[in-house]
Amino acid sequence: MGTKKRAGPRRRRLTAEARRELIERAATEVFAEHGYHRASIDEIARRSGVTPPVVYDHFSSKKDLHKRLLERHYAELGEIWRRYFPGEDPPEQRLAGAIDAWFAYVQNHPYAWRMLFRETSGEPDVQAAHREVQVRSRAALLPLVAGETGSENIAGSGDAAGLEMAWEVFRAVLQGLALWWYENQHIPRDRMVSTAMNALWVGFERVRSGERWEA
Amino acid sequence: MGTKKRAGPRRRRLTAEARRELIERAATEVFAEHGYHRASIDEIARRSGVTPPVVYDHFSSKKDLHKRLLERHYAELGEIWRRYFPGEDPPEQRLAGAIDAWFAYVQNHPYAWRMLFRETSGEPDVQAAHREVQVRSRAALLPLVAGETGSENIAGSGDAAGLEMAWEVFRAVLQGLALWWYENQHIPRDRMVSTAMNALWVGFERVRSGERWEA
DNA sequence: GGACTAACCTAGTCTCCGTTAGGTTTACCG
DNA sequence: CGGTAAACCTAACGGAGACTAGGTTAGTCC
Repeated sequence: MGTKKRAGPRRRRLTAEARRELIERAATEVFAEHGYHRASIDEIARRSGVTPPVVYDHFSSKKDLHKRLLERHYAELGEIWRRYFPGEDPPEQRLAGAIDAWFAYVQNHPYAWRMLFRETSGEPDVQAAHREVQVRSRAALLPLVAGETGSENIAGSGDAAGLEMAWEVFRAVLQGLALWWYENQHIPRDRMVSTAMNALWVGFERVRSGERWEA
Repeated sequence: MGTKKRAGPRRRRLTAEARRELIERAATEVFAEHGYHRASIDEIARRSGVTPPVVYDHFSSKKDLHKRLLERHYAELGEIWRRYFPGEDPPEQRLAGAIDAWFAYVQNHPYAWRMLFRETSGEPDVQAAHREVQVRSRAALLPLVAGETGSENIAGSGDAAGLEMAWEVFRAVLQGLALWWYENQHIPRDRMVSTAMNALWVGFERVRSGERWEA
């Protein structure tokens, strides 16, 4: 009853690129907040200022959208390490610097990293994409941080499995602390960095110098 | 066309208790494999040898079923620590013993622990249940392992936040290694224990003795 | 200022899945 | 044996949400 077509919402018409960026931002939020399954195209569209079909003008499916975001944000995180870890300073300082930059990213991109870490979706395709991108990051970053940090020794001699396990410890600690920090945002960043360094560097250094735990 | 009612599948009729146990086992598997959302009542029922409505004779909803399993399996894991950690031996040995028992559980219950660790479902109720039960475990176990292991020092002096962070490192490392181990089952358990001990004990001990990382 | 492209919309379809209503059969107990 | 409780079934509902068909309007370019 009343006005037939459109109550005149005066939609702003954007370029495809600009709208696409809005959709990606909104989708990152929604995926981070609700996880893959509960993230609805409807909500993503609403937060982008459009209706659902518009999303499909830019992405062929929900999975496709998700996958693109995964790759985008993993690349950003990888970039952090590539930019802040290499250098001439002693490894201890470079590691601390990289970890600080990493926590800074976590602080400034409250959605991007949560979308990557908070979920292991049951959707086979999504899980596969997740894994693939994780393996790629590991392959790219492992040679960067191993060797110099002594992380190759934590899990036995430097065989492939040992390296992967050391990487896993690294990853788990940083990811775990980041998730905890999100729930405890009053903690200053430098304390997070100290904690990570105490767990990862001080301990590893001792192991690195040859000490092992023996049954 | 043909036989009207039932091609005679000869269903075995069980007691409510026995059927309930079958359903819980099957549900644990399915939740572990697919995560909460993709776990369908249909599949759970099929693996329990019944049809979907029977599940509702035992559990009021999918959420209810999931919640019961969460509590059951968290209790089992907590029991491990309560049984294997306390004692008269030096803390180093007791910690190693408990970690070994923990990995043994992981090895022998390939579904239960994955159901707990592999997921952070978007479903608000489920997430809330997850969190509640995690907080309860932490409250129960933290006083058990803190203090003796020196874990209170990794994250600064023994304030509440520091304790929680140390706990988080513990949890993250054990959980991360368990998930990695699941994908690399050829690694013997004692090597997993050594790795965990090298990461958690050797390093912590040094921090415990007063050493800290300083910017 | 007319025409054309493409950004955007309305209105639906279709499938999956949790859940329920209500009947049927098995086991057990007297 | 019968009667009864409860274990189990068939059949269907209802809602949610991914995705699509096809039209409408806003910018843009001669």
